[in-house]
Amino acid sequence: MANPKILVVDDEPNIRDLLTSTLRHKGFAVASVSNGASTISAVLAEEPDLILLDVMLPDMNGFSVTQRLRAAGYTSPILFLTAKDDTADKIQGLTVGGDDYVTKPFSLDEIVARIRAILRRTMAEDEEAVIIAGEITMDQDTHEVKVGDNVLDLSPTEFKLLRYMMLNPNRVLSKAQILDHVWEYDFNGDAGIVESYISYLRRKIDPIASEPLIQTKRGFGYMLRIPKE
Amino acid sequence: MANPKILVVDDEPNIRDLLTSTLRHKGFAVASVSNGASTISAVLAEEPDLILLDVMLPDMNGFSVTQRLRAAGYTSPILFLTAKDDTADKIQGLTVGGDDYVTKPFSLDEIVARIRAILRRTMAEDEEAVIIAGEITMDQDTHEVKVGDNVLDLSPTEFKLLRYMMLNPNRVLSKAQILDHVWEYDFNGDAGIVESYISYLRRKIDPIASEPLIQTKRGFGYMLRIPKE
DNA sequence: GCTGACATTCAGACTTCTCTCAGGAAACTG
DNA sequence: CAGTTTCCTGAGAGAAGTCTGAATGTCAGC
Repeated sequence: MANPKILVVDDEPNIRDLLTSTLRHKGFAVASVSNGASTISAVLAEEPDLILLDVMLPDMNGFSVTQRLRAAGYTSPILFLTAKDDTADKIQGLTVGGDDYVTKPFSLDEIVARIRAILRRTMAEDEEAVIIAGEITMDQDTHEVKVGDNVLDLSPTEFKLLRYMMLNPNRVLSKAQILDHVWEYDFNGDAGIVESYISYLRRKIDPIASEPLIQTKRGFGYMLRIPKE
Repeated sequence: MANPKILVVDDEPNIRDLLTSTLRHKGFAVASVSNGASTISAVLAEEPDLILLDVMLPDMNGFSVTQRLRAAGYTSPILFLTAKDDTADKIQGLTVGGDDYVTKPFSLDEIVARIRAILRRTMAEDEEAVIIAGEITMDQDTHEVKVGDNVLDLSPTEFKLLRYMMLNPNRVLSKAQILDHVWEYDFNGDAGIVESYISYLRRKIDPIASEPLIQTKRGFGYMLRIPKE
């Protein structure tokens, strides 16, 4: 399918718009609603390929919503958004089959990656879990990252940062952009941390790569330079 | 048969929907009812290949239901759902032929595995009871697990954990995912238990295997690494 | 009831990661 | 070229994740 249809359900307008616009930008067809009642009707009308569902809604919780949807015969996967302190058992009963959940706060890239992963599995498309950018290869299933033939050992944050850059090669990314995509949306530290992590990445990549791949665009940000073949 | 037909019978909507959607997702054709009376008519109408039957129903117990079905000439297997404190003999009287029972609470993977096992036997499909992942071999019928030529002696939980990992090789599985699939649906202990069981498995597998097969992906989870041949 | 196998929790030791800070290097600006 | 801004990177404190063994609970079978 060219444009998977996604229904975003969240009552907080900020979060909802953030998700909606991000996903549209990534090539998904997005509809959004703010409560449980309209979710039911929207699902029946639109038949989305995936629902991004906040568990805490004003009118009913994600559990009842899911129940009703499943009862109505809706089988596509649901990605739940839950608070970090929701106990596991509350969520467990919810998730079945291809379902999954992400805890708030999340980073945008995390959400997109999870959605892609779920759709890749459930829609049995031959879309690949591997991202390739020049001599760098990243397998999102195994989390294996290679530069040429050398395997890179990355920490979780390093992994997410590199993924973001690999998905946007040959484009200058500002520190603010990077912060928005790689770190959780309520992270309120300073942008210096991006510099630190760029530094960590370079330290691991440069000794292996044939040339420095991460370029500094002074005053603007950083760019992963992938020579076109 | 491509899509075995399953009838889910449970009066608790949560459990019923959980089962229904999980099984649909696994490729079964599912119908569901909530009491004994409608079970009889549904079975006659639908002729399911297997019935998933809660023993405790509001209007009549599983015993009468089974009796009537068998009297009406229905011969396909029934998988009973019973509470853990139901005495074994009470249930054994019920089961005949390919029948089996599972105690509540169960894990979703357990149910699916049992259903597959029963159907494999009764429908004489050539679906395989043996899972192979690299040098590990798991026979789900005999519960025999081998690494190379060495037989592994695993506890039930170890067995289920290894099965889940073997069904998802070369993919990082988060502790939450593992908890969801391997432990019972109402288990609300902490994720530390996953670490413990990973540790047990490694202790049994590693001395035999040619290389460590269970890898830790710090911050993400665990992965069963099966080198592609 | 005793025993042994299994499941679960917990605590301690340990490793690794995250983030901040600060000094120095590098790059711009006039 | 001197001042200013921006960037780089090492050091380190604290947080988080991991592993393991020991203690406790539970259950089935003898």
